[in-house]
Amino acid sequence: MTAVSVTHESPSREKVETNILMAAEEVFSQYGYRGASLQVIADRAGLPKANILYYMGSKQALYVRLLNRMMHRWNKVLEDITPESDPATVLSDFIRAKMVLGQRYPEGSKLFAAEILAGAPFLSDYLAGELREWVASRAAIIRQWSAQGKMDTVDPKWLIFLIWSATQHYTEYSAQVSGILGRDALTEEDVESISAFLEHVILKGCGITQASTNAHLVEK
Amino acid sequence: MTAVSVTHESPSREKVETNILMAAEEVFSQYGYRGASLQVIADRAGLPKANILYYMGSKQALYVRLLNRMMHRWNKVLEDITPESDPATVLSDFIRAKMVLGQRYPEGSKLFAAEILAGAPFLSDYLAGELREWVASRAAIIRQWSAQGKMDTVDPKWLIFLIWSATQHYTEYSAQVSGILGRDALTEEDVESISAFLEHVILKGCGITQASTNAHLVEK
DNA sequence: ACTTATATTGACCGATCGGTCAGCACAATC
DNA sequence: GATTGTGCTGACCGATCGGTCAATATAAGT
Repeated sequence: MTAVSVTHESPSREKVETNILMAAEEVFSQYGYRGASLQVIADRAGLPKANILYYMGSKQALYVRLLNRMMHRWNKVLEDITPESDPATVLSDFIRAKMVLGQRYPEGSKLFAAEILAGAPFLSDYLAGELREWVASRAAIIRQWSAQGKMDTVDPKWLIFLIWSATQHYTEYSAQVSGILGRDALTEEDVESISAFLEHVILKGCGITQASTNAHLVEK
Repeated sequence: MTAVSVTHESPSREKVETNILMAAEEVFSQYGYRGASLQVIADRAGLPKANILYYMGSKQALYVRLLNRMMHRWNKVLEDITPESDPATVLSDFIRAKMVLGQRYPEGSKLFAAEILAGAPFLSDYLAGELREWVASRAAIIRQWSAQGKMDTVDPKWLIFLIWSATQHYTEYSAQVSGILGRDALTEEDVESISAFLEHVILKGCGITQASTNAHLVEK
């Protein structure tokens, strides 16, 4: 029974798997679930196609595994944001966390975007469940801030969507952004400049006096 | 020679073509270029597959035709925005025009998004050419406004991208938005509420005193 | 009525799709 | 050294891919 013997996961297996996952994330993020082919993934991973199936079981299993991995990264960022403090720090943290997330995992973010574009066939439960609750709880906090006069009265959902979209844009539309900027990729200075801009506009636009406390995130 | 005889486009042909284009736009927008199949398009159009090829020539020709159609719609909206007036009206018009565009042509917008996600293989020239110029010319105007003290000094490109992304979000991420809102689609009230919110936050965030002139766009 | 151009489509092509499987390589166990 | 279990992969499967083509139907021109 293999269920009993631990066989403590040969170290090579993990390497092979992450190799496959990396290749698959690139391909799926570009072409979506249906547009991606196992052959292309295999080629990019430098393995025969049958090997992909051997490790991942099926195209769908590989895809949902990638989706889950990305959602965990995403959740980790979300739970790091403590809603205790003032609006300025919370929103500022949220903006910068999402910018970093997109820069750190560009393929994963695009994968997510392609899934949503296709109508979220694999994520509809997550969207209507976990994520919806997260939005609702955050919306309640924002509403409190408005009631306390800490910020303008705005629809919290639109605000959350605004931050989401404005940050997401630079990873999903990287082809458009670099096409227009005439640059291959965003530099670190770009990212910092964009983050500061979004911080400025969104906080000020919501009537939040920007606290100097967000300096704790800026390096120099 | 058919080149000489005009044969003034039989009326049925036009109907068939728009029927195919509609079906194709739906399928391409969901699955992207590679993920879409002519068979699915044909089924949705209620025609045999060979008929699609007869009218459109090839999958690629059909796809680029859809892209061009969407870009023309898009350009029409852009050129309607006259940069003569004050920042408040121009930005407000831009926000609302983009919201309307996304609501009017949701499939076309998603098609565009899928193309960019895939790395813009068919649109790289357009992005680095026409669109880049458009952004540059608008950026120059915004920079003037800043110099004249009409608004805060912000990077105009980030501002344009912000408006772009914030509006686009509600069409491309409609699956996510409706999943979170628990509604099938946005109502007219939603769209008006979102537009007003974006107007409020972005104008205020850029230090623009919101002119009452934007009332000309609000019906009641 | 006869010709001619166009519209329509079933049948088919080679290529590729996701997935299966038998068989080989290789190390560990007995 | 024979046995066993796992890693690995070439060969193959039916289905579907984009695209071609011959045949037929329909309409237009003469």
